[in-house]
Amino acid sequence: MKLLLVEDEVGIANFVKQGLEENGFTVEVADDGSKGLEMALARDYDLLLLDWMLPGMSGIEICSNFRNQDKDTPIIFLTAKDTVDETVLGLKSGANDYIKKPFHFKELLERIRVQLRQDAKEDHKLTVGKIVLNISTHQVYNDLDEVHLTQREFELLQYLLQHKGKVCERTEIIRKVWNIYFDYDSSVIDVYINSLRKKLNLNVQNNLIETIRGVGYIIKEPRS
Amino acid sequence: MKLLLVEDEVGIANFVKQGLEENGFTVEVADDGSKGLEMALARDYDLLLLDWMLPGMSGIEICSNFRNQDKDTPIIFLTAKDTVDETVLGLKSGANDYIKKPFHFKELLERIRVQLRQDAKEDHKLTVGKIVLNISTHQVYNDLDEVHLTQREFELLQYLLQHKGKVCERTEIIRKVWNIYFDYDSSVIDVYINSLRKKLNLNVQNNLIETIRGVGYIIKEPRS
DNA sequence: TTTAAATCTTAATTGAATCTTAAGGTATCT
DNA sequence: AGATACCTTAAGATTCAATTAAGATTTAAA
Repeated sequence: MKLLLVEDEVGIANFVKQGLEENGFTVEVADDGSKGLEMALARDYDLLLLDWMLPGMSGIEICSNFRNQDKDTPIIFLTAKDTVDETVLGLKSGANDYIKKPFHFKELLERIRVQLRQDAKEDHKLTVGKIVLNISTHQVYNDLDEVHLTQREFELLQYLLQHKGKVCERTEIIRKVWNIYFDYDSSVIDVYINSLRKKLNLNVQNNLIETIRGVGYIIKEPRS
Repeated sequence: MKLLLVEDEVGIANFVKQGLEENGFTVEVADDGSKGLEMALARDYDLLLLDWMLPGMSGIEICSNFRNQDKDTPIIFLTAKDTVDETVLGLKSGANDYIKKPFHFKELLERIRVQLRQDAKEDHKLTVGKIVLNISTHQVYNDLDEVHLTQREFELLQYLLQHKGKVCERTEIIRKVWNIYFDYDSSVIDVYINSLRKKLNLNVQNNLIETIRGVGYIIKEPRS
């Protein structure tokens, strides 16, 4: 999750940036209004945090300008302007929330999470190398090419990806993917691994799905 | 726009209700927690306003219970519980905003508008490719031709479009479009998908409604 | 209220996609 | 080398979705 913080007071900027990074966010900072707008438009942030009073261009201007470009990235104001009328103005300009300084970091964090909640649900993606498996769209891409997988193939790949870097034993695979809970001797798994490798264009050099003889399979990030 | 206000203090309830009605909203009031949850689940409100401390069931319980039913109606807390931890708890339980008493009516109004803004945008028209579905006029166009759909057909298409780009599982479809919440084995969905495809002139080359065997259907933008 | 039309649902058939089995070939370990 | 485990292929079995038509239900009209 990548956020843009537009804030000119260095102390506050550092405080917020550090706190958010400790909570797993990536934070970029702009200390000037027009630079902030430029960055917001150029890159794909998941959320914008705006101060109101800024050199170059006010937070309000950034916000309405941004919204006029039909962008719907969530925006939260973080400002010392604390009157009701200012709050209303901030929200009217297109912001999703408005937090008054001084604020408590925990509340800021939670309000950010509220805004990101929608996004988070939607895109469930698993990846390895150039392969992307999207659970919600049920699509699989190998680099830029869409790969059509059958249901079983999809579930098998999903299982392997959910355990990326860990060995998946055959008995576990047959349980979790095939729902077979008794002893079972068959080569179904082999057949499906084979067809995955074919469809994903995996060969010996480039074989993300490794065989662990006597145990099962493992999918792991290719070393760069 | 119809709102549900769950609030046991008559004075506040009346004040909020009256103020919102003057601004064009329809407001129903529940003065008891469990009754509030019941109403929220039974009817289709556009937004819920919850007090925290209530007879019968707390606002927090209403909120998390409601969200557990997979409902995504916006929720705003309106409460005297004003510590940071309480705010965080309220937001974590699934609320979209949290307003502390005493509050200014103008700010409440604007924060309600913020929550309804998304709906307003999305609700009007849904499109995919050259197909346009207009919820308010209940019309569907394929390019320039108006297509007559029956109620069920319309709702099914609407559901698919509201989840454009995401897989819609058969069980979800039967729940959300047919309101059937128990196990159900029938081919109604197939029949309706079939008639949609016919009426919208979708064929194999040009099939916006894709079948995901064993799972459901997905409608997605044709690649350019 | 009765009748007709439109809409919704069920059921049965067909056809295709997908899954599994099985058998012969290949690699790997001792 | 021999044994074991895995790979590969293709055919047969199975499941699931598309399609159609007929019966049930709702809605609108007479």
